[in-house]
Amino acid sequence: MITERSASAEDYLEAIAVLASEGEPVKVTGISKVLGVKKPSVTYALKKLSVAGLVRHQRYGDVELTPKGATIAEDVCHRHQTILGFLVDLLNVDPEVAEEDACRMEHSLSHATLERLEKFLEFVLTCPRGEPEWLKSFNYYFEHGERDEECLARCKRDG
Amino acid sequence: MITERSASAEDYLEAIAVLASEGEPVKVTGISKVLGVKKPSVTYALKKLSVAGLVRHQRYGDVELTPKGATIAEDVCHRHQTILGFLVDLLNVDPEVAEEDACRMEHSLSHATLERLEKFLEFVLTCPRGEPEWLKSFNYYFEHGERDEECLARCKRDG
DNA sequence: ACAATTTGTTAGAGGCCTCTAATAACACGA
DNA sequence: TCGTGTTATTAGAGGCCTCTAACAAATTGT
Repeated sequence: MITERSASAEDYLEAIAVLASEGEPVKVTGISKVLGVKKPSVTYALKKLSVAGLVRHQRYGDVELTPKGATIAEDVCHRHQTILGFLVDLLNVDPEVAEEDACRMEHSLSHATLERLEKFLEFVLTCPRGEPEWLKSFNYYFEHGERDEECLARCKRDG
Repeated sequence: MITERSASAEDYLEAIAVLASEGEPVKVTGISKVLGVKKPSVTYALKKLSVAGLVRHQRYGDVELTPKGATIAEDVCHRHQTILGFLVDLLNVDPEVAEEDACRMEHSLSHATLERLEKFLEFVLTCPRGEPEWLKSFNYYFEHGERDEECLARCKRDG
């Protein structure tokens, strides 16, 4: 794992970052709860992350990210947020489902794709005049299986 | 693995489906090549899939999907294609990168999200008058970091 | 029909990650 | 400071998946 970034390792780093951002010292129990794994699993993971230089942790001590670990954690969080945003704000997926999906997908997105996705989100959602009309039309389309009037009108005009 | 659908299991089923669709009998070597794993790994996987009732295979014989296995394979292929379409046709990600990403993401998408994604793709790409203008504008935005004239004009009109 | 090649299998090891059970260190109130 | 409860660690096992090495079956060409 020296430089390897397994899904599991990324999960731990992300969890530690999230916990750290809450101000309190990060402890094994906290990580265990966030990730839904037993404490010995956390200990095991911390040892590996520690050897890999991504985390600072000694017996019975608090957990800290090294700069290197923090960089990776940020990256993972960023992926997570981007995907979540896409799912919730654009696809209108149920937030709980989206959260779960984001947790899994955050590990399987190339840099290139992430960049594109991010820009896409930005492009759509920061339209100078607010959320574009066609996004509402999409939701109508999803619900009803056909386009609404607005959409058809736009198509005729712009197509 | 009785009913478990690990990423690995899905990969094998998908590979078998793809190979089967080429007409030739599916053999261990073929699967091995497609997935980039050694042959003993394939044998091991086939045994498990066989026990799970997803594949029919006996010593030194050809490989076939059971109806149950075929259903899962189709599902996985469908995910793959949907994600690939999204990445290539909408985000305009490089096809090779998109292919790799699709291979990884196909295992981590909930049904609900897949459905939404699929509809979204359909909504955008089957616009009655062809590919919407704003898709071109997105690519411009990605390249140049700002919106083109067309886009701004549309925003003013529709926003 | 048989040697050579290809193809597939077994055996065994190893990495990753998780778990339970048992133990050890710590922290705090009486 | 001692006992109790909490928190963390070790030890050991097990599942998943891959690999290499060695062997066995099947296929092919002569």
